[in-house]
Amino acid sequence: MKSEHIPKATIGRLAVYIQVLENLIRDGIEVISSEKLAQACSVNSSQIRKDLAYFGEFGVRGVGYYVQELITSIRESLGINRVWNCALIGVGNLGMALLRHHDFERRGFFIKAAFDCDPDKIGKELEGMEIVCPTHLKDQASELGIELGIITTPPDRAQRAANHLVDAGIKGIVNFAPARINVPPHIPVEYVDFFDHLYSVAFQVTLGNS
Amino acid sequence: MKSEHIPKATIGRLAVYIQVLENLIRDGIEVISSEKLAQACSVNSSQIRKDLAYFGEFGVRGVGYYVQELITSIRESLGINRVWNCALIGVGNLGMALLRHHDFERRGFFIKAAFDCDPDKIGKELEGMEIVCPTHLKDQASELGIELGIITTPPDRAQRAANHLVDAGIKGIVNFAPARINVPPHIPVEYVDFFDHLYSVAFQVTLGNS
DNA sequence: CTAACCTTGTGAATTTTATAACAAGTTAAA
DNA sequence: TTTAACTTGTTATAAAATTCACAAGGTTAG
Repeated sequence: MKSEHIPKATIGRLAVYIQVLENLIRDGIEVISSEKLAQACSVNSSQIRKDLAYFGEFGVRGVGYYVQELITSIRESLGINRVWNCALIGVGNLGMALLRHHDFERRGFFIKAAFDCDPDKIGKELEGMEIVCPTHLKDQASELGIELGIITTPPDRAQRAANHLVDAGIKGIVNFAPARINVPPHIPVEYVDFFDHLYSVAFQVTLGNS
Repeated sequence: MKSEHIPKATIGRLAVYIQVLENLIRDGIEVISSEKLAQACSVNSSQIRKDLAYFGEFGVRGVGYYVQELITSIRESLGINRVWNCALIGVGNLGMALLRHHDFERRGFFIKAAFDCDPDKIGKELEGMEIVCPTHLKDQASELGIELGIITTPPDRAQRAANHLVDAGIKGIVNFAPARINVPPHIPVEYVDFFDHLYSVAFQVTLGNS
């Protein structure tokens, strides 16, 4: 198959496949069929084959998929087989937690600069990084090769943060602030709010009780 | 309309609507049409009306929706117009960050107990809570009225944590660990991994560049 | 009271996504 | 070498979600 439009749901599932495949590696499993992988991911095996078909042919008929190879192929397909430098705006509770969360590096996302407009925070050091005023974003972005922006401001500051990022020529944004933002259409934005998942579980539990 | 099966995507959007509506309240806007709300949420207005129709009739024809009323209606529909008591298992980096993240209470989710099997951590106090061995989960869950479990262990401990939660009669699970878990089918599980969103942005940026 | 105008709620049409089914390729054993 | 047993990649089918289009209900101005 290859290329054409790729459903966002497919991207989400590819992330799941990677997760499960990495755990298989840890268990020493080297080859897996789409059927087995499907069970481990709680999806349909056709789904997996179709998701992968968007990007190429990664399996061997009669055999299955070589786990390590497949991980590499999926990572290449997603464009995460390389380093992405990020800037974080909003060093509050959540921003601080993310800066301390060292999984970012492990997954190839390096937070190279932290910004906040609070004068009390500017100049302070955190995780080996100086907190800087967002007016300097543009300079630092090009200097440090920053491509992605992470917004962790309060909701009423999210748009201003987005404007700074766009102005600095950032290519994509992950917005943890509980507010929608407007940016030019060529800049992808993803919204993260893990309370969505709490709501969903609460809803399902409520439904089950009624 | 009312009831029948409700798409998971609808639940996700309802969470978005609440977010946008709450920001409208802050701006003093009291009434809004599905068309205006749709623009603010970047969705189709029919989508909004249909999503809401699953749960009832909340608008006034010729007028629109009363913002505050609509928020209340959606919260009731989702079952989040009340307090949910939670237990957290795995007091590592991420678990600690969540315990410190006071938005949980603001949104009606109270983490009433924290568990970890590391002897070095057991007995220590954190955010006014004593870290306890997971073997005591069952007792504490019933005692404290805990209904939801939050897993923040390393991936290889996630299943064991899930087993403890199921054994304790928990009704739903939010799993932050990067591993799939198996639980009885009547217990809803939601997986949270904000790297999914980073992957998605990275992918879209990569796609745009090619 | 009437007419012109809005906006919701919803059935029908469309588009998208997921599943099933199978031909084609691979391995292993006889 | 042939056959039986697997498993992928892909086409065809089915299901689901989204968008359209409009009747029904409601509001405002004259």
